[in-house]
Amino acid sequence: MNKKVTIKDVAIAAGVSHQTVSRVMNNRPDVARETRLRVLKVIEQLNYQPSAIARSLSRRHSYTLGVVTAGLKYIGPSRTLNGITRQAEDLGYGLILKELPSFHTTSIKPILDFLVSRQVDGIIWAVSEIGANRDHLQSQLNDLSIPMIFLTMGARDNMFIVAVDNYLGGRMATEHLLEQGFRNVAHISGPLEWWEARQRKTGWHDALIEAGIPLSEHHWASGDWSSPSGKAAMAQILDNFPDIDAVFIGNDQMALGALHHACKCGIKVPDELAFVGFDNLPESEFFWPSLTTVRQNLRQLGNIAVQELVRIIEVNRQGEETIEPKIITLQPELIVRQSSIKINPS
Amino acid sequence: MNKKVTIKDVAIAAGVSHQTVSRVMNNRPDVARETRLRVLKVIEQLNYQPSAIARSLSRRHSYTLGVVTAGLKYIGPSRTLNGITRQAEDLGYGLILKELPSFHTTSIKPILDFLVSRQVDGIIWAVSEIGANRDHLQSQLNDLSIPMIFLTMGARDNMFIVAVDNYLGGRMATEHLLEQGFRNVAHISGPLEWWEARQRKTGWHDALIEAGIPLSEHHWASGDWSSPSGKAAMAQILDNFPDIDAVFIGNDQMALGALHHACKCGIKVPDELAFVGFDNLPESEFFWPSLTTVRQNLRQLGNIAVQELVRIIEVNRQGEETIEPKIITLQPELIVRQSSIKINPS
DNA sequence: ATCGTTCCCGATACCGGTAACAGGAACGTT
DNA sequence: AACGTTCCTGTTACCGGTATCGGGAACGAT
Repeated sequence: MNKKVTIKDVAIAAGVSHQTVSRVMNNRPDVARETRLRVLKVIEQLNYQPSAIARSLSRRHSYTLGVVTAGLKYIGPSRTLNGITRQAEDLGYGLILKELPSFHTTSIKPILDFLVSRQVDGIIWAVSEIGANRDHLQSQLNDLSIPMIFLTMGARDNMFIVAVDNYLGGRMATEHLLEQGFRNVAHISGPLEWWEARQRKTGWHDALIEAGIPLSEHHWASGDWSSPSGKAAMAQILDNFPDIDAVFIGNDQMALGALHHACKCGIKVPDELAFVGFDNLPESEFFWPSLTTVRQNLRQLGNIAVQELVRIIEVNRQGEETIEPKIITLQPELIVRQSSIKINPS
Repeated sequence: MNKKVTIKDVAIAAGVSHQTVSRVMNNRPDVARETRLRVLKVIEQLNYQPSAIARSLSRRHSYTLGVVTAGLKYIGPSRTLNGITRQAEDLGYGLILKELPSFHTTSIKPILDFLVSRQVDGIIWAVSEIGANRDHLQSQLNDLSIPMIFLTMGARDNMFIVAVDNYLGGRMATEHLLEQGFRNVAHISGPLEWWEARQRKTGWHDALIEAGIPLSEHHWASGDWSSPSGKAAMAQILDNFPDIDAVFIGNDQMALGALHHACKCGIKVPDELAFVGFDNLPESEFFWPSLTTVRQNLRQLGNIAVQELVRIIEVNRQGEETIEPKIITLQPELIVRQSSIKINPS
């Protein structure tokens, strides 16, 4: 019963052609002041809202971005998405959201086709680099006519990338422990197919090597990011590495599991065993003891991705100049809390 | 350089009219077997992908849902969104995502206009009911020509609603504590402008009343869902309610803050003070002690919202029959862990 | 008076699909 | 032979906007 008001309805009601209404809607200068006012009044009265769909079809762009994410139930992806939605809103762009069924999904083409068929002006690939999930992508990439920007992955040619420096994060965490006087610093990593897990582990590794501290395979174990896996990894390391006095853990959730285990074993934290995590969960400040961790500003990551993508889109739209692919790296930040502060320096 | 392939390109290449191509794309029966195969081959060769935009314009629907959310950085909204994306994917619907700048946003109209102008077939309002943010909505609702479904709010006429029974959750938590032999059960609520906070508190209240336990204003305090606020509320209650032996807390984050405080005060959990939280954060199993909590299946909430909405859409599309607005209520689930198990029953 | 500008505005074609109609070919029926 | 069906296909008109072109009116300049 409530038919949508179209541009023609407005045109008729205002006694002008629909083209003139279009001109008014787009703030074109070539409309007489009086006519413009009349049309605006009718638009107001009829509560006319132009169809973005029709516009997208007719213009060559839709002012919409495609966002591909995965694992939304985890804090990282949803924080990133939060940053993306905010910035897109600010810049006047809409978002079409796709969530991959799993982190390892390799059937990328249907997703890209879906987004392209909806005329998105650009795509943000907000899925971490895991295993070979980037290779499948790159092969599809060539015949993509719209810009695409990638989050959280290592450097690669001809790609726009925005990522937090996870390697640096790993170094910061480890160096902090060394500065506190701990020597036997173990590591619990995430799954090593994850780029982030590898980076953090390498940061830990290099920091120790530079400090001249010998390392062995017994000094680390890997988990799957979850608390139970952190607990298991902690148990394993305690068995193999009796001299351990500190541990840098790939994320806060695993750190929590590890803390839990230490607590159960009656190990005093941080006196006997110091902890540093990664991610800065809102909860980690209230772990017992409160957890030192590395904060990555994922909202900012999302913000910057949108800013860059929109910049590329709008430059492309202007003229012939193209923007060179580049990598933007964000710095993480160490947040020192009780779990890593040596109370009685030896 | 890489012009999109259109239906006409396919038509010319296959030597048929574009209408025939359209028929093939839509699996219409009235195409000769041989012609169909020829067209399909050309489609394959040219990698033709129909424009969803043009389709939406021409058909009356877009196979796209609008999702309005808020507070994506929190676990609840992102879990819900997770359920929504999954189910939408399964049913072949796309999603346009809008995040409100704050939970209290009252300027609803631009959001609705935005979604309607993009021809969404329906809208999921995945924002909790807070303060008066529903009233503003309802006034806009009348002249909305597409179906809309609401999450997490109290019963109201003429609205499709899907919500977890938060009142029941509050009762379950409290009754569990009573069964364990605790009598002096306090409560820390979320902000009472939140429907969920009120429901949980009322559940607590009613369970105690029914058990014949007297209540006073000193037996509860409210926080803002955050851990620091939980800590502060815990301190306040401990001051005012010395006999306290258990506490039901409106969410796990506040429970963590409260636990932290209790731990600091040297209070033994659960012997001297038992805890029950709400939400079942993945971390809560690894709190110290592990936290008894009420689980709400928010992914399922999202799933059901999409299922219902799509059902409404497709029935509307069929014919004249309309679906009566209704409320779907999901049951929460109590997860018992150590923080509420009385070790030495008195 | 003629011409060139500038200012407005409308007619028309188009974006890339779908819907509705019409019509030709092949076939069976009377 | 004439007719009705069925099957298949193309033509045309939309969906709701924008881009392009062209032209009338008003004005100043020559």
